[in-house]
Amino acid sequence: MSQSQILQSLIAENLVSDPGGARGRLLTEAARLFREKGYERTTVRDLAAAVGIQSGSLFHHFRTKEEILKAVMVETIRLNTALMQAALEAADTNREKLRGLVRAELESINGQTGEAMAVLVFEWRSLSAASQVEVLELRDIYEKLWLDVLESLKNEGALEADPFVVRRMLTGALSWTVTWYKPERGGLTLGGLTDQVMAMMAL
Amino acid sequence: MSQSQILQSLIAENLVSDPGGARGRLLTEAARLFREKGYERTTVRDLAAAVGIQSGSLFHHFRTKEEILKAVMVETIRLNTALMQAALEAADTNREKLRGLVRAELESINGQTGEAMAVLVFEWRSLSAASQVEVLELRDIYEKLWLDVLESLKNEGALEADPFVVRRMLTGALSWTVTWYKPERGGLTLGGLTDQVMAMMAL
Amino acid sequence: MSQSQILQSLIAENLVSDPGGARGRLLTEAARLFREKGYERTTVRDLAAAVGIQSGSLFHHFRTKEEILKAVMVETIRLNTALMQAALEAADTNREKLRGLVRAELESINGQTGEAMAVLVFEWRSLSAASQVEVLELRDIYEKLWLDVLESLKNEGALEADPFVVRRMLTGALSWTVTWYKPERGGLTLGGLTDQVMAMMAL
Amino acid sequence: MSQSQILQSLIAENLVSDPGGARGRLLTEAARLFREKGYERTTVRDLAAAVGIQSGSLFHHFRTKEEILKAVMVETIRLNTALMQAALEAADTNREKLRGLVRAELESINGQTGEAMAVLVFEWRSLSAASQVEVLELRDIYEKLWLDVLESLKNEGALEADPFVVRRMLTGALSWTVTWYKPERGGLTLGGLTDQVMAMMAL
DNA sequence: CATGAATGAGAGTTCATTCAT
DNA sequence: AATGAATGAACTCTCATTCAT
Repeated sequence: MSQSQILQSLIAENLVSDPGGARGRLLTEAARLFREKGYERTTVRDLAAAVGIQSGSLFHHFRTKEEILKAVMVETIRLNTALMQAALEAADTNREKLRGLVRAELESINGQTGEAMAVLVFEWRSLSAASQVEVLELRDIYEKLWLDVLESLKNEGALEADPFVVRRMLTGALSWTVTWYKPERGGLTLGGLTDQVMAMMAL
Repeated sequence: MSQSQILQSLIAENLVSDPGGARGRLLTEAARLFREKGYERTTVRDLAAAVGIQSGSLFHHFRTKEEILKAVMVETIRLNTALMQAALEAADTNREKLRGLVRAELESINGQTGEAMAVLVFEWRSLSAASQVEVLELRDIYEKLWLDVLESLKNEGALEADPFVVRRMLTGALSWTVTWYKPERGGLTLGGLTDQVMAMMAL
Repeated sequence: MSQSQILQSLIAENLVSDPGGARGRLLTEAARLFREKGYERTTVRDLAAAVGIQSGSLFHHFRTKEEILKAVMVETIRLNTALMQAALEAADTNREKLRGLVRAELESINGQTGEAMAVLVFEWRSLSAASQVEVLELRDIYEKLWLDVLESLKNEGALEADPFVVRRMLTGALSWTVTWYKPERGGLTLGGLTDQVMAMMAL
Repeated sequence: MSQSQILQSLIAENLVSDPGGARGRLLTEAARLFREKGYERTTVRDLAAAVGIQSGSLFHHFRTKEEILKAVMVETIRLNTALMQAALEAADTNREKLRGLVRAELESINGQTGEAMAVLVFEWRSLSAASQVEVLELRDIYEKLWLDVLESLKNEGALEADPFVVRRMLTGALSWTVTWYKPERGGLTLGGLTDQVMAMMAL
């Protein structure tokens, strides 16, 4: 399944909003603004202006500004879980599975549709405690995909370090790329970046 | 030189503030609050209360709130540059030098005095463009220490990936530890964590 | 004529809305909400929800929120004028007529259908000046019923104080019962309450 | 003790604010506005403008708008309790004591300084449940003064009705005067009004 | 130096009202 | 009639900053 096919089926199941609809457009713009300026520095007037409505109209769709942040995170994690699963299915060996996950996460963070993943990582603190609990349940599923592959690699002897620690390090390393990786400058493609990550781990 | 000797000499040179003095106490508390709640969510009243003065009095020491953030960052980077240099001097091989840098940076981020390093990394966006330029000059010196070691390792054949990319990945991975590493829980010490990082890189 | 017969004939004359119809149901709910939370604190969404429609649909029945308040007041005063007239007709002496008015007004204010009377008294300030003029004309008729009886009592020597002042005092005293009189608690019935009022006036 | 002496001693004890000070001026203006337009219709900008400051500055003195309402009520009830006590002390017989209370409450409600008493009565619903509990404790003391006198009159045989009910009726009747009594129009003075109330009760 | 009252711009949110469907 | 998305003005409240004392 292609990336857009995955998106279509999630939309059909009402798990993520159609990016063409009013709600979806808002969440896309919100993700962009939250990543660009941070959640705190983004005002509801910014959000409204980005989709061409008045600030009061926002509250027709979301009860609070924080609910928008939560929606961005929930939909992002749903989409990315599906993307990671697709990446896993497309690979045969555990090494290839890890490469697939790294590549997919790099695409999520740096791709044109994927600013939301950076929001999930870097705006976590702005989410209320109550919402964090909700989103954490979804994150656990997502993280499990990674841990299974890393544990298999460890069992194969291809990985020496602790899978849990490795995943945390990769989370930091991969999401941090959003602050410095610019595909247009220099010749480093996302594929090349993926190779670098694997090489760094001697895999 | 011990960590505290390094601090003393930097204080003597007026490069960092004495943590016992008024300015130093404020910067310490500011670093703690900025890391805990984020720069935006920390009010100048919070800052003032943390050192037992009124908010208006803050402005006798710093012209703006942002100047406090900048001062935290500048002093942090000065201190950490010195700490990294000391780590390098204490090591013989390049592999040991890298281990020393990793260990020192983990200590900076997770140690009791080191919350400021996390601020440097995660509150960068809150710094004005003008201040970013200033701080970047200091960061370049700091980063050069890492790149030199990584390049030597690459030349030795111990490292396959690009030193520049590896450093960026390490920045993300190591600073991200602040969000999950808790020394008290579980047996993982900072030394153990350093070992894990080296093992992950097969070094 | 019974209370419900009076209501029926007013409905037939189009002077008050049928409580079973759409308009009547809305006015009943509006009266309840206005009394419970006050006019200002009651939103048009509250009003709409109370009758099971959307807020936008309200404006097919009333042009403004204030028009709803005015309608509540106008219909209330029409109904209560008729109720007072019936009370007067059922009594022989002036003393009995006064008791009948007191009893009827207490029922209006505290009875199950009568929350609107409290709205008339306590939300007066929320009515626009223009509407106040309109409603005042109806109130004058209503008040005249009271003043006639009180003046007769004065002429009989049963009342020492000024009828106008007495009526104002009674307005305050009787409508204030809505804030404290609870028929279920304690043994005080509306009849008993009426007796207390008459006793207080040594009548 | 004169009315102003009572006020002075309450100010000295920090039980009510000095009407000349910043806080006292605000509370005076707040009482006036709350009575005139109602609590809901009075904006914090109205309040600020009335004392010549910006709306933001209000929050230096009070944390919320509701806290202003509560302060108005608390100080009012403290002042009025003292005024009623003085009225009681100045009278010999129970009949004179009741007259004194009626006169004092009428003065409170209609006098130039006394708009706050009307606020206490008519804006009660706008007070949060938590604040209501606090203020109610003070009100109980106040009401006890009335009940003691009314019970004595009942025991003397001068009053037939139930003291509790009579007090509630008087609360409504006396506070309602704020809506219609205008000392300048017509010859009815506060003393005359007091006489009317006593006459109405055949006392 | 420190205070604390004051500022004023702007924040998130509410809500009566409109209007295309 | 009814819907529900949208409006836009107004709301309470926040907060970095100023300044007379």
